[in-house]
Amino acid sequence: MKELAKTYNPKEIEQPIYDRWEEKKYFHAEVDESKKPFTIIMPPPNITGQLHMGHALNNTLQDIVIRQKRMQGYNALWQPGCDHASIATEVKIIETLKKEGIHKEDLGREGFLKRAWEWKEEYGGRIVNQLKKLGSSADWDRERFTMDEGVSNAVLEVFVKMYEKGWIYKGTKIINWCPKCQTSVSDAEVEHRDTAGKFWHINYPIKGEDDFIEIATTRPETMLGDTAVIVHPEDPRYQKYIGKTCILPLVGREMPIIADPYIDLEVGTGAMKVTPAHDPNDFELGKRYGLEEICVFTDDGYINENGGKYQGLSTMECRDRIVEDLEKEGLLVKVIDHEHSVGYHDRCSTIIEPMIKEQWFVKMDELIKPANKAVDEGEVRLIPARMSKLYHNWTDNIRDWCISRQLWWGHRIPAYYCEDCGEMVVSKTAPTECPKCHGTSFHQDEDCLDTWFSSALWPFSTLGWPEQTEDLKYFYPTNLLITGYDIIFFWVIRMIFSGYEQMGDRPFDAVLFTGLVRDDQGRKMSKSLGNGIDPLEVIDQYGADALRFTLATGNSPGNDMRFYMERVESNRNFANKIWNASRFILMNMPEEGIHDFDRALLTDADKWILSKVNRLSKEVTENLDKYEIGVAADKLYEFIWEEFCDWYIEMVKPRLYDETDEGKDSKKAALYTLQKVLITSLKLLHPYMPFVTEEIYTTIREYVEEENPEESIMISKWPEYDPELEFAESEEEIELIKEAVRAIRNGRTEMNVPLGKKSHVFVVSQSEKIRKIFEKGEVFFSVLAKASEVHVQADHEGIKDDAMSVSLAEVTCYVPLEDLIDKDKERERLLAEQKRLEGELKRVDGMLSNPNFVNKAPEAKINAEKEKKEKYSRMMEQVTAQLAKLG
RNA sequence: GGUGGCAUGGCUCAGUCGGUAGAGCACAUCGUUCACAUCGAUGGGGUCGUUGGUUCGAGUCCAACUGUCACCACCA
Repeated sequence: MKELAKTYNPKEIEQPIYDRWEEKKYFHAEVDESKKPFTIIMPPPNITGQLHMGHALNNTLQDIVIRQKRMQGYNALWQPGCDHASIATEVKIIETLKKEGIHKEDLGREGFLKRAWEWKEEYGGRIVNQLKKLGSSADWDRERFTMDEGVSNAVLEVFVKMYEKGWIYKGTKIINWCPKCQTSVSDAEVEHRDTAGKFWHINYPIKGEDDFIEIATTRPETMLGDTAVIVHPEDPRYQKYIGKTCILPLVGREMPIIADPYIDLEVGTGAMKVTPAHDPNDFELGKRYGLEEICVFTDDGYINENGGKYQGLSTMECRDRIVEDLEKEGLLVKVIDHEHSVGYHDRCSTIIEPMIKEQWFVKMDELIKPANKAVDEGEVRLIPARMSKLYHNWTDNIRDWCISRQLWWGHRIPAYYCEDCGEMVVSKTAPTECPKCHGTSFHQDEDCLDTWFSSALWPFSTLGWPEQTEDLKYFYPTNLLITGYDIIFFWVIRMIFSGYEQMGDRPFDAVLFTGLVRDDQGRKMSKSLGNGIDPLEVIDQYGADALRFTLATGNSPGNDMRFYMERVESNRNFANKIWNASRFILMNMPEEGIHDFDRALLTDADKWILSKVNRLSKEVTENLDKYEIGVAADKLYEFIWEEFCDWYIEMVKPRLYDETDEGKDSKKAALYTLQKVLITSLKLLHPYMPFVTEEIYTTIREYVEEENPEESIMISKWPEYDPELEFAESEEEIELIKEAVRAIRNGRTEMNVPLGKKSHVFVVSQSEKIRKIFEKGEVFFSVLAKASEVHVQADHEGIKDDAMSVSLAEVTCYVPLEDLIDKDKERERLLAEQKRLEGELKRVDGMLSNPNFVNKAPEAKINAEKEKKEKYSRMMEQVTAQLAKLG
């Protein structure tokens, strides 16, 4: 006889099971036209990454969906891979080099890249192994990397295509510059934070007059690059200055005073200095009025040669010096505290400096149109639906995407410049001859592409695009993407427009958004706070199944969740519960197992639980089809623990221990039902708790009734609703018995009857049908309700007046407690029940006597209320009668 | 400044089509020979943020307000 270990120990079972799955290639998907594909594209974790709770959450959800689909018979592909994470990795490698005293320039581009690849080989696989610990059934044979040859080829293809179409262009514009990373970054990478600052009010002298115009600035150091002052055309205060010239203090530059309605009369002094080279708005104004653009900063954040005597100072030092100097000259009017929004680089928290530079851009206005339409028309469904508002928030205000980065680790821009004439050629491979001067030597553009440029192509580049592969034809468009709402701008939108542009079709049917995993105090888990919980430690302590179940429940899509260890623990207990229930079933299983069972032998209790698990299969399937992962999990938990373990297994025990001949069939039916319900539950639960369900399944499979059960639960058939297993009548009957049992237990506890004390139970009903139900259910009724003997009867023969009584609609149970009865207490209890029923009746009567309700409510609802009225009235009668008997 | 989420028992959260509010944890009482104390039985605890509206009927739909957390934004 096969056995399960006495205690559930996730640590012992998980690794061997995972190894076996991998060995058997269960995760692998191949094109198979006889099956329908179901594809999930994994958000590629950064190679620099360590598994954190966010990964654990979205990979758990992906695995749940893909496992279920696989069991349902889909050709399920979960396409994994890693992202080169251009800037994140480059920063990390620079740090490592720094410890060795090496600067990136010392190595040169080639040397640096060699180091980067070495680093990737060493650490790149780490997160994949961590994902495996979680139980992820991704097709690792298909693992891709964003800098693989294939994916890189897709990147070049897109770049060249889009360039030729005119949608990628090189231009000189004001961009976000990180002085620390020394690269441009996109709008999406700038994090705006409210920062305490000051307003410096400065007098700019009017040329040739003994007068000043007062401007206010939050950044005095930028005045070195000022080239104009602007006022509102209708501002009465400044009418006299319009068209005149003022002198830039400390510098002496003459600047026009221009009128433009852009100015807000309320802000600052109503007069604004214009610094076209260092402010996006000023840049626009500068273009409009043809102002000179004077860049005063170096790339690493110091004042350059245009800053005159301030050259070489850092921006902050410069600010202090300028304020000091202005004060000396009597031009500083006042300083006011002022909170304003400052842009920081999301990677390194350095203040972003707007700079004018030549960069590569993606033109967005046309590209975004099909992507917008797709979401509006539901061709790409966002879950929850409100995310489409967030989506449009971005797409409606989109600006061209700056895609060039002054980095080395990434896809180098395929633009080549002729050494002789400077002509630029954009091409997948280095040109051999200049189309203009026929020169033959070229140098490639130094810049790399934004890391998200390659991520945007992920849904098709991983499937072989631009080659028209079988994989691509079969698996694209993919079915689902599961990711955090925090990267909707970085990634989701860009995948959608890239899908339409390159493939002419959506990249996926739906996007399921997860929220953030926070700590138990609701704080974001972060390295700096040190409040992060390592998923691997949780797995080590409680098992991957417990962690997965915790992450799959207790929240709804798109909402943040708090992570509590207590929840993991209770879910570990849930796994333990299933383990022990299975152990119990296995202990009672005959050596030869259960085969060729005749369903005619089933009792009502068996039919009840079979009917319930059958409907559970239906509901769980429906919920999962709608990606209602948490709802389905709650139903499974409730069913397995309450209905199956606490009720059915307890009900069935007397039958299992019955060794008499007449009990044989009943025992067999019980065993059949136990294994059937267990197997069905295990299968339904498998996507959530793959390890424990597999361990139990493989142990028990040879005893099950099913013919040729699969060798692993993960490739077994998903339970389907079976109309033949719908037993409405049995369900009603058992639910009635449960209700009676609960009422008796409740009464006994309230009367302080010790649990060990058994007692006679009289079940009285006028209805023959109901008496039959209780007669049939006598065996387990006696166990559950602690009855020494059960008497089912139509009259009150043998029942003393002072017996404890509990009334349901058509049945009353009497428990004679003899010396244990406390008459006053029983009276009190009955009076309380009477009061409760009074309330119920009042409510029902209120509804039924309201003509509006009776006329307008649906008939089914009215009937339900009428039935309730009937039921409560009967209960009331019986409680009242019993009170009279008590005296 | 704009937009959005959230507000439900002590805590954390569910709540699908509008039809008398659910779970887990915590708490209280009782219980351990026979799957499980990582357990079982029973119980207490909620005017569903406020105010209006729609409706026979609102936690659920609408509006406003309050609190809170996000996101977006070029106001010097």
